Amino acid sequence: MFSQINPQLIRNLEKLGLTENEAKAYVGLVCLREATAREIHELTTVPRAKIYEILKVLAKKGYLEFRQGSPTYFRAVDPKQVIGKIKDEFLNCATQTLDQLNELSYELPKTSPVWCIQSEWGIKNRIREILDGVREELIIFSSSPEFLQEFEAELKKLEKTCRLIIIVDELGKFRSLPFEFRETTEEFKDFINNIVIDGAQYNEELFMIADGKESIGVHNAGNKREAVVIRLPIVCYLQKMIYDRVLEPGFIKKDR
Amino acid sequence: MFSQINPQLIRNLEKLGLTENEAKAYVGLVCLREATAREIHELTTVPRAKIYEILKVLAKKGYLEFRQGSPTYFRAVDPKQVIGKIKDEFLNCATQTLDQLNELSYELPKTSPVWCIQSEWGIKNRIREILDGVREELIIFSSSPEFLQEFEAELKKLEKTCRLIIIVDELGKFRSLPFEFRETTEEFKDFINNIVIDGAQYNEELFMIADGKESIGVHNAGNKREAVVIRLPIVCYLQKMIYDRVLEPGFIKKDR
DNA sequence: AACATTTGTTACCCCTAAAGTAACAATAGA
DNA sequence: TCTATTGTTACTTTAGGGGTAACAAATGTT
Repeated sequence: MFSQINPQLIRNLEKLGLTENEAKAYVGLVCLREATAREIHELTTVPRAKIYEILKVLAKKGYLEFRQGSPTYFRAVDPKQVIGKIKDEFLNCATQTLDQLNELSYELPKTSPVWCIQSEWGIKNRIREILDGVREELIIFSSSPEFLQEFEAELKKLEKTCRLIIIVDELGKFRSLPFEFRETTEEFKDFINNIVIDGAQYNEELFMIADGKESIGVHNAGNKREAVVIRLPIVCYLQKMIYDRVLEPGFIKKDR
Repeated sequence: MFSQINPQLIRNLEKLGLTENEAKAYVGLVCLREATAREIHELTTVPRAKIYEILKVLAKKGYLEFRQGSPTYFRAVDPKQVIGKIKDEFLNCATQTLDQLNELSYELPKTSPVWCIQSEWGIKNRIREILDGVREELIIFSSSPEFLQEFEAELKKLEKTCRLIIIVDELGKFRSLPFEFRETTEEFKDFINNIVIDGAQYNEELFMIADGKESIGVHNAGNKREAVVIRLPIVCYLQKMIYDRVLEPGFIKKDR
């Protein structure tokens, strides 16, 4: 019977700060509306010897009410109230933490010119940051439509305020996207698809140069995705030169 | 040097889901802007042998970026981004959890007529719920202005739509509150201030009867606060009778 | 009144995550 | 070549949470 209960729900409650048993007991009590410790124990597989202490803790936290007696009866406080309280407390904690962190770092100068990013979220975050900063020109090379799709809205905006050059390896893959694409030379396509470092295939999925002074490259190596940000104008300039070559012999295909 | 750093900040970050060492490392890195593993270790007291693994985890989570080499350099991602991400993930989890809980309990009928509440938050929550439900008459006895202050706004609203009777033990204590008070008889005052059960002093701080059918009493016993909610109309009726007596001989003092 | 059942409590063990420690390999600089 | 630093590995310790067994207190039954 309890086996039907979503174990995901238990895990969610754990993420919200309850222990596994607390979560089970609270969920059980929400199901039963009103119950004795034993009934909760039977429904939830929380050991009977543990259930009393756990219910006490939940009552202290305000997640349930009780009616003393033998047996004592319990009822759950409305989930809306409970989750609302947890949410409020967490948000307070988060804003306070942010304030404290900001006191430590008035601004974060991005001192060094080269950085690697490993998390998916971090990569997208940084791409967005770069897109926000573009003033005149943005050159993009891409071999996977995924990223362009993700940032379609931002790119559409940029299209109006600056030069936007998007180079792809195969026009076909990008047909569904509403941009003007240029295609690389065959030579470059072969090159980019066959980079092997230390026996592992390197897959350059995205490469952007913003205003000729900041670049980000996202590649896939051995199942792991990683991004490299470079802020050295010289390096970016060289990279830009190479990418300009890619387009030789000055040949432009439009896809629509 | 690091001793100046707010340990509260570390605890906050722990509440947001980091381990102690992760929190220390991230805070250290925010302070240093850009640093090697050793520098972070020296600033934060995180063992040097542990710092590498921890920084790896933080990078995976997207909270920092790195520049490989010997030594490898690290920099913190802007706290605004990091806290923002944590917050978003938490809120998603919270709303999902609430949905799942609501599926279990379409509505929570408050079946039983008597419940105890132990948490401060739970008590206030329930008082608010009762205040929301009052239609015609609300009788309040209070010996501590704290609660009336807390719910001043709600009570002011109720004053317009229903009969509101507030009885207090000493008019003086409540002088600053903008309500019309009635005072109890001396006899009742003595009685209420000297309730002893099992050797412990019982202190009735607040008592409310809503529409003669639901009551909540908040009392303090041995440093712990507790509330009892009763929904039996008969019991409430009896309680109301007693409280009516309290006002005998029909004598009403107005405080302004 | 004697017995059995249920309620509530206590004391223990186990496991795991995370913190701390010590010693070693790999690398870089002198 | 030698030394200092970087980075890694294996181990110990600790604390919190989970599980089990056994007992006292209360309740119910014959």
